[in-house]
Amino acid sequence: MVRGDGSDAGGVDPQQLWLNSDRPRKGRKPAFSRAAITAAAVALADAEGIDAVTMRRVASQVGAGVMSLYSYAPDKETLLQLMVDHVSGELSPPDPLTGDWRADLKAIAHAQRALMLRHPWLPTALFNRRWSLGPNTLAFLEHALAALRPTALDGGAKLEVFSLITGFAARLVADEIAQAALSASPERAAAEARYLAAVAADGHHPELAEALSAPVRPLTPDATFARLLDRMVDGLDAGS
Amino acid sequence: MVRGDGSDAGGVDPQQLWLNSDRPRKGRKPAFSRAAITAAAVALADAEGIDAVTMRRVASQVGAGVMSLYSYAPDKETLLQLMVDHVSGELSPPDPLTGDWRADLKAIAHAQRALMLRHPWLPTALFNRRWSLGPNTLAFLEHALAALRPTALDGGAKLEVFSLITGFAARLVADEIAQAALSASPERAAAEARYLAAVAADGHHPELAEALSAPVRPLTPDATFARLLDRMVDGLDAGS
DNA sequence: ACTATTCTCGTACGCGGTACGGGATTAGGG
DNA sequence: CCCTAATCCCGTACCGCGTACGAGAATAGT
Repeated sequence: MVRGDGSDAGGVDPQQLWLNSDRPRKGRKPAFSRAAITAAAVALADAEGIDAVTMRRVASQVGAGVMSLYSYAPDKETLLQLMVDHVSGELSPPDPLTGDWRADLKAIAHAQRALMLRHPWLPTALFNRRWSLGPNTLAFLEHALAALRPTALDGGAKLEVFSLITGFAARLVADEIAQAALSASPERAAAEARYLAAVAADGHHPELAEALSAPVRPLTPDATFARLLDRMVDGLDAGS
Repeated sequence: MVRGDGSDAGGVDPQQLWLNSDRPRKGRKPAFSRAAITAAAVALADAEGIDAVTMRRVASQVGAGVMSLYSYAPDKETLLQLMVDHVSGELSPPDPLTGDWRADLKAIAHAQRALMLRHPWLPTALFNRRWSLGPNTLAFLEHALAALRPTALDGGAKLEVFSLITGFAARLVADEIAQAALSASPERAAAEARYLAAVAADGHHPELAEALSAPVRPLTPDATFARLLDRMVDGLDAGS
């Protein structure tokens, strides 16, 4: 299991994983397909959350035996990587570039946000595992690099900016989803509010008390995202 | 299990979790302590990665029976939240504020980065679960809010900035750790390089090819972090 | 001493990923 | 046209996980 903290050394050879589409000449014909299995896993994650994606449930969803999945992906971690690349296909074709790299970068971030809202498990999945750079991910990365062409950034810096934007979108969407989940459960929201009120009243957290005493702003998540994204991209602009 | 994508509605009442330190008057004396159990879990995660933190291994580490842990934390998810708050205690006392909120914010981010490098499982843990705002986390949040006092930001915006900075640090450190893990395994690094070279040579990814053709920059992760942090904080400055 | 309360922890259950290996299906070579 | 090698299908089984249950031990108030 890959743990995202880099403490693993395992993994699958990317070439083996992404560049091997030539059919073997002998042997039984496959009854399923990698794409169908991946799509089933994505549908399951969308409908019931990422924890619902178990080898058994995916298999039953596609009508296969559990162990048959291992003919298409060497392990579950790989299946998760396939899922990420699969949904990244929804980012193609991207909006055409305008030549204004700030605007283009913001459009990229908004597209990523929309994707993550459609697939709420995506922010977590992106953060946990090492990027696997499948074909769809690579196509979007290529697009992002093209958007950054007008800048004076070198190759490495462009990659960093892309990682930063993706991470930014993932974080904001994760907050957004958590907030929505809290709002959907009045009981939990009330418990949280009670706790924070108790902390604010203990006298040791004056700044927090003040921050919480302000009226709740009526801002939509969209507006918050757009505002912070503007600040962030403007900041990237300030330098080289 | 909390999944970070907000699809859970469960969880523990924060007041119950953090504000209940009064001892019961009757009954057997506890043989262990929440702090000792949490510390053992942290040590395990530091040494062998977050996946090594299982109830059985933590219990054997503290010399307890497995089920005894459940007298101190209602479930594993809660134990992970305790771990996060535990290591956040290392952020206290923070550097005194200078009054220059940009510099103070950067110092906060650097402290968080150092903490995450000491506990490589922390970025993932922070991203996955909903913030639990234990006492140590709250103390640092209070500090961050104080740092932002010179700004004109309202309470909600200050909280957003803190979340953003924390997320930024987590993302950068996660990349940093992944990069280090890759470098530590020449075999995997070579496989990755071969794959990217093959992609760059296919003619469909000219921007990527160019980005990769540039010489590897000799920048340290520290410099990269500092540079991007500067850009980011400057960007926050640009607005209100 | 009795009793209520609290803590300890052995046992057990259900579920997870996946190693193993035998049977089924296919394509090429004689 | 069979034979052989390759490939895929998948039932069974193993081990490890989180944790529900409940019996026994320790403690404090009566």
